[in-house]
Amino acid sequence: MRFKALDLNLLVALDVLLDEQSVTRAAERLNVSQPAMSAALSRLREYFGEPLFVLHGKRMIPTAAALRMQLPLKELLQDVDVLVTETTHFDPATSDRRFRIATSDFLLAVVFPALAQRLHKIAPGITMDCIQPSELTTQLMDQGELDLFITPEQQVSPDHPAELLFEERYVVVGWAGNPMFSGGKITEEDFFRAGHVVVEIGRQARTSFAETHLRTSNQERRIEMKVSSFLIAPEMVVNTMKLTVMHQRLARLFANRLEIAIAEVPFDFPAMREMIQYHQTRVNDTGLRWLIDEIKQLG
Amino acid sequence: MRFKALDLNLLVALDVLLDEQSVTRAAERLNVSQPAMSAALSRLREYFGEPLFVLHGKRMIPTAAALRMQLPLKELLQDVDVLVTETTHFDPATSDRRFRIATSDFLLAVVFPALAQRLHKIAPGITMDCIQPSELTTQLMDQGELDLFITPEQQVSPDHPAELLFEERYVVVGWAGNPMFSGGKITEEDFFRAGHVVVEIGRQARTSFAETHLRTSNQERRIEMKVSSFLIAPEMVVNTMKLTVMHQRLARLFANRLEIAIAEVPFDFPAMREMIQYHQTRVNDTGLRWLIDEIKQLG
DNA sequence: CAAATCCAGTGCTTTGAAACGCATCGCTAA
DNA sequence: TTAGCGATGCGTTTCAAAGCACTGGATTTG
Repeated sequence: MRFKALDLNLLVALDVLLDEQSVTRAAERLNVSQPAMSAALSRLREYFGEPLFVLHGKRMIPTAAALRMQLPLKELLQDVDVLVTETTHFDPATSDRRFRIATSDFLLAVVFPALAQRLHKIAPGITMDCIQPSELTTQLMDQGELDLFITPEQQVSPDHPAELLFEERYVVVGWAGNPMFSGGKITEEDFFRAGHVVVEIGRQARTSFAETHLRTSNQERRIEMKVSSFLIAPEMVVNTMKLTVMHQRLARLFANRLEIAIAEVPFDFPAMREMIQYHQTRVNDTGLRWLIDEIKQLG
Repeated sequence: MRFKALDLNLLVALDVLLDEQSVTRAAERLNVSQPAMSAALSRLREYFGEPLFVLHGKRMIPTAAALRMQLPLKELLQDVDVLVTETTHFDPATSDRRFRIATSDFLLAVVFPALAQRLHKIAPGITMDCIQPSELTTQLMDQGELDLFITPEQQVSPDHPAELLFEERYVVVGWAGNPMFSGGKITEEDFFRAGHVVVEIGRQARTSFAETHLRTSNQERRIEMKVSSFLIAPEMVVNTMKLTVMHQRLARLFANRLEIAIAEVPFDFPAMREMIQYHQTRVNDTGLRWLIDEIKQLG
């Protein structure tokens, strides 16, 4: 029952070895002991009649033959993944699948609590790994290391399918005691006179959708504070005269907890289109489809 | 050390099951007992949460999900094959590889005995499966079921690399007692007056290179006999006035055994270009390269 | 209609590959 | 020198998978 006398499972060992270039770390990643991993490597060596890795100082240097396999092997395992997850019958109630999702803390705050609650009921076995989007996200997506990428339309990768999750309007948020908000709305003049709190994520100064848009407008604002999370910004305006522009849903969420006032943006401001994106090869992944639809229902 | 909790070796079982649509036959093909195969199937079922095959009378009917996997799975295993044989270090002295070769009995007779002899010395573990070329050969090649296809230039598949093995001239062969050959050569007039033995292989009347060429010439011959093997034709001319056009090397081989005379074709006749062809994905297969070079040396 | 066949699935036992823990050795780099 | 890492040895353990014998359903045959 072997394929050409090769235990195909050894290929996953080889893949991880090529990634880690270390027997010990590969062993850790696969949850086996170091000797077990070493044995797997020696089986691979025997099969291929090739050292595959040579010890050089503390590093395991892959041989040319091993390196040649790296990419095709990754693709191969990716293909297996696709083949297998596509046909695996997905039953939310019993599945113990782990989804890896890249999403902003804005979404984490406004839709994921409800999602978690719902999944707890209808899919208790399912777990989610949420990571912050960064410059590497698209790369992760390409490698199939990511199941879902939820992001404003501007950031979607052109190589993968994307669907509209929802449209989100922006509002101006300030302290409830700020006289600017006395009429229930604020003026454009007030807006640009006030100090602002803006959100910038990551070292690369990935500005949020709202920021990007505001900067392209010709008016100048005084940015008094930059924070790295959408969830912090509203905290910063309380008891000050500062303003911040944020997602309407998030503002409403905080309205219950903080002494904040909400007003419409006093000039034309586009809505943000939040997209949900998945790997191109996962079109037929029923489990993923299910999750997307769940998220959409809550979006 | 598993890939997503799946024993990858089960995929080969699934592949064979899809091919055979029978647990028993699949078991035979993989040299395991029928219950072992049945157990493998049930493991697959459990993993996919899918029946995969349903028993209907005596047949195992694959479900839609199983059918969807058939092709991708085949391709996948083909990829594994390529990946693995490319990097497997090939040592003729110890290799026990089996090569599958499609070639005419002409070549079998003139180069393979010497090849077999040589391999016996330098590569005792290697075995060769030689099959007759037919309409299905190209298909076999496409599916990667064939390592080498040796054939006249006219029959090579455009989809795969082909290299020139040798050029082969044709000669006229007749009985040694045939007066036509008295001068060491025969005349064009004699040639067309005589009765001929021609070779046609397969039911589809796949004519040999020489036949195809002769037919396009405007002169008529009297075909007194058709045989299905290049090796039989010379036998048929002995003690008769019949002629046959055949490969020079083969004629020389038979000259030692039969009472035959050899003469040049008494008119312009092109040489045949014998090509050796292998699957496009096997360009880097060192073992195959080695065998090709061995054959070329003897060609 | 009964008998014979065929074939997938099941229960039980056996086995063997591989993992583990632990120790050790040899090597290299800091 | 010390620390880190890979390979190796050894006895133990484990558990998946194989084999064998059998069941039961369905089809074909006499």
